[in-house]
Amino acid sequence: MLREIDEIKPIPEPSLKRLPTYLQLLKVFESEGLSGISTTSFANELSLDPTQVRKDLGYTGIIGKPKVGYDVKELITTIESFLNWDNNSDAFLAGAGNLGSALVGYKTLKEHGVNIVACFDSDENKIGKTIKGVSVFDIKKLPNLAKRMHIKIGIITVSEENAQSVADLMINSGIKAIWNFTPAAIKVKEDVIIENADFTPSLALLTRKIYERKLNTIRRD
Amino acid sequence: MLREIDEIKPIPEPSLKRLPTYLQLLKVFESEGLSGISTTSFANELSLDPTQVRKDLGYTGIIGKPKVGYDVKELITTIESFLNWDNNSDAFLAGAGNLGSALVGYKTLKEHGVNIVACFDSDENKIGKTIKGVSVFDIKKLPNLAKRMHIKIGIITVSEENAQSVADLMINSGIKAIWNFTPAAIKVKEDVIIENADFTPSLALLTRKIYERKLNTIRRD
DNA sequence: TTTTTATAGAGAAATATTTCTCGATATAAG
DNA sequence: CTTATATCGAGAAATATTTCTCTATAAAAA
Repeated sequence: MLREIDEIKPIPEPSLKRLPTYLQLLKVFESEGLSGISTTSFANELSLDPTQVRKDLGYTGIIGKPKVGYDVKELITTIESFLNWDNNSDAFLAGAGNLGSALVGYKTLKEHGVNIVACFDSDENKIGKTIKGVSVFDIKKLPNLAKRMHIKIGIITVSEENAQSVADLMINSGIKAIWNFTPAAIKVKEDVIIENADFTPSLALLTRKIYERKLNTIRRD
Repeated sequence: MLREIDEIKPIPEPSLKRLPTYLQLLKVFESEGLSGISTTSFANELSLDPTQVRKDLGYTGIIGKPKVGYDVKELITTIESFLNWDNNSDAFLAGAGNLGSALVGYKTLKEHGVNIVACFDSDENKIGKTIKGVSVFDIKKLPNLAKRMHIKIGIITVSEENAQSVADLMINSGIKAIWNFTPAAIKVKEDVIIENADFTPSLALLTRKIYERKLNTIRRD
């Protein structure tokens, strides 16, 4: 059994990042009543190379049939299970602003295994209130509650300046994985997982693409 | 002059995405009064390879000095100019929910060249109100206003189901670049720039990393 | 039943990205 | 003034990712 794990090729990060897109499309197809899908249709819908889609799906272990493709329902459960989106974990969120509220409100998050059970803030006006049924506590209470509830996932939507200190607080409270929505480069020990969800890299891509488009237009003249 | 443009190597997407992180660190250093920085210190702070940082910075055209490194202020302006973050463009935002409100509130966005001048929604309760001083209009008014104001950038924070139709509405109103915060794979004509800022790929990375960590722990036993 | 066709999946080739190596140079130390 | 050292930047090597090519196969058509 262990040998099998050794033999499995680790999925490349770009492939992993494409899986949610496939999943989204699969759910659309499922709602339209389609039972099968080929990588050709994936590729047409998403402007990707069919071989790339096949390689990506291959990492999840799914097997397709020549001439037919993949079973939509089977593919959905395979991807969800590969991403561990079929297992729920409780999470704490620090920073009860608009972005934090948005995350608490997304049913998608809960459906994908991340269940925000409490929010934390240092703002007196927010402490004691609830966001979509989730209580907002004083950030000082985070360590105690995290330990008592064995919370392993922390979400950071505070300001950039406070990101590192909130992360340290979380890690000292037993949290092992941090989802960071600030542009700050949070430093953590090796045994803590950190994933950055800040959108400034995406903004860089957007503004640079616009700029390059303009340069090309000028060159063509 | 044109030959120069031809000779410039286009920046790889991974490099482009790292630039905002460098910028964030540079601003911290600037606020601490540091005037110079080497790629070695970058690499230490961000756990990256110094050569990688040098290559990344090289694409912006900046020149460093051996033994010294780069001038902090010069590097900041060079990166900002490379990303076109020193030029402002007006943008429309569709979907005045929590995420939309968060974006309107981020001064970072305005500082990085994207100035949200109006919001749009179909919800009667939101239309006519303001978010941080920005008015919320009926989505039906978007085409007219976008044409009159020559808006080229559209931000989509509506629900996944409405993303495509809102995008179509924007494109038909003259908008040339779309920043999509939904998981939907929006289809656009070739001449429209689309950049996806949805965080489900990041969530996939987070949950998969947690899952793999667990697998490794089991294997070590 | 045989032929045609679409598509999976494996492996090879091509391309992109990261990491390594080394010569050049600016500053600091001796 | 000479030597030592840190670091840049260019090019080479290594690695990762994408794309191409081909064979096998399942279903549909003839």
